[in-house]
Amino acid sequence: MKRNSCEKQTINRGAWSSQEDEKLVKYIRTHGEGRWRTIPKAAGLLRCGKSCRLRWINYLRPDIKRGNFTEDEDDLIIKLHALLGNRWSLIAGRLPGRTDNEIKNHWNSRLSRKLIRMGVDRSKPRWISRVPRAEDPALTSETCKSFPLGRDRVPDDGGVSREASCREDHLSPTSDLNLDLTISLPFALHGCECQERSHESAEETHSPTLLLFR
DNA sequence: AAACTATGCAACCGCTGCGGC
DNA sequence: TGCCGCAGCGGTTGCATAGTT
Repeated sequence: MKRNSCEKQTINRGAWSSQEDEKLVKYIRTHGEGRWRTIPKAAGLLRCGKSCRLRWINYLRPDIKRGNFTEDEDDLIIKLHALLGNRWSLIAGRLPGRTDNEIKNHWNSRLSRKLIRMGVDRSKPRWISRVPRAEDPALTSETCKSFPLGRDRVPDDGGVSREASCREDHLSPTSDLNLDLTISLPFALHGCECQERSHESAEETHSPTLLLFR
């Protein structure tokens, strides 16, 4: 069995105490995010870096919106999930103040049940027609492979890999609604130039550009 | 009131991609 | 070019609480 880096040290597990939260917040306010592996020691925490990162991102960050999801947020999550599949971090990127973990939990506990009740097949994300396709002359298979949506793994629930996504037949998840979700791929449109620009910002690098119109 | 079940959420686990060497 | 370590991601688990019988 692969050894987890967190096992190498004596660490606390389970729920965080308020003292631990306080230490982590204080440290990050002073030194900023990043270099998670070094943070526990530097902040005087008996936690692994992963745990610190998760606690900060999912709970302690000042810009996190707590409380119930609104109907609008539910709708948006459903649309985005139809479009992107289980790419929670991308979906979270379109919902200010919400974390990927929170959205994932919300989806698994409420929205999926809601869709089942409505008779919607929640396991079939679909790319809409303006996403470049592999057979499109303007889109090479190489471009498709490099589509920066994260990992290639095919989800067990029948979701699509990103390469498969490029070839998926397209049904607009929004066709029955007054909401147009469009993904444009900067480097698919601009070729190599965009690959070279990939270091400009994480947002540009890891998220397709989503244009929302109402 | 107790036992059981369902639900929501925080946290952990293991895999992957990327950058540095 | 391959290896290694790290950060990030999605899936899963475990626990607390609410609801039901």
